[in-house]
Amino acid sequence: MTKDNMAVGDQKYLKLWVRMLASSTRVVQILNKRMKEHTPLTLAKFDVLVAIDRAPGGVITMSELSRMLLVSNANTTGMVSRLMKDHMVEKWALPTDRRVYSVAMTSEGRKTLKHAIAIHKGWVDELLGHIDADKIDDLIDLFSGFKKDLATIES
Amino acid sequence: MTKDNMAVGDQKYLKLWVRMLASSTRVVQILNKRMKEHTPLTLAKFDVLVAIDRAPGGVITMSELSRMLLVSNANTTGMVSRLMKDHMVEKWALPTDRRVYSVAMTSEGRKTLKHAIAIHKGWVDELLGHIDADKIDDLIDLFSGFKKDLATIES
DNA sequence: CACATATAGTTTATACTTAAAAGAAAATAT
DNA sequence: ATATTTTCTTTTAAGTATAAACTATATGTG
Repeated sequence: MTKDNMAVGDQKYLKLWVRMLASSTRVVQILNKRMKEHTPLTLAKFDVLVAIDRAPGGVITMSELSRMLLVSNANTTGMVSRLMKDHMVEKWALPTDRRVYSVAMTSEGRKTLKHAIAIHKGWVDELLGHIDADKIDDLIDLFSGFKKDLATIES
Repeated sequence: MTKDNMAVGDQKYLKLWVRMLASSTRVVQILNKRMKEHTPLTLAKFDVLVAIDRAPGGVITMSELSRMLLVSNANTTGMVSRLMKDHMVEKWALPTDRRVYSVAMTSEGRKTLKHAIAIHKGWVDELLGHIDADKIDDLIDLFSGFKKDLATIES
């Protein structure tokens, strides 16, 4: 069945979306609750530290951080402020362009993240473990393509 | 490859999760932005109205609403308050049990929702349209099963 | 140089979300 | 009857998210 011959009343994409959203929402809820219980991080703070960790040299600007995390600059300002208050990251203006800030983890941030990454991976393996392992590679390809398609669509 | 013979360093479930989350986050962002532009609703408010609409007789209690939406009771209180301010829903205590509130849409809420449902479906068809139609049924089954598995897991 | 424009980041106002505590009403147990 | 517990909902405090307005700095153009 292609899009062209799909009946007007066909609800399949909607049905898929509703179930996919419910699944990912639930996984996020569980991961966030466990992260708060087992580390000094929330899931959002964990995501910020992971993005910093993946940046070349472990240093990244506010705007790059926003792009990596798919969030607004305003949100990044808040997240980094709270992480600074937690002593997980530090921030300094670039001497060559004082509008730009570099953000990096503190040693406490790196230590905290190392532990969080390990337990987070375990939870994901547990939560997604019921998905047939044979299908994983296909699904990874599917979502990689999906994400790329979304990039071409007007928000 | 089963879970038993999966190497310790295998990142496949994590990779899948990261891509799946990025995809659904992006779809939510686009749907929310468009919903705010084209209706007096946000995506969260739309979800509340849909849940009320699906309830028998179009009437539902606060707790049932929370369960349907997978959110806390506290959040439902806030959402319903804001929707009342928007004249989209109304709420009244049950005479037989004054702890319990019934929530229903106003005629303005029903009219708004009818339009929103139609355009929302169009957006979902557009955003998910690149997914090979042959795979849709399998994916619906996959996520239905996934959601059921998650229900058996400790949060 | 001066002035316009662009870029990086923050602030403000508002919305959505939760956990924990509190309040109100009903059900249950003496 | 009255005390206790349970149930339903709200309040409070904090975190996460956005758009729009604002500040500061840099760059381009006459």
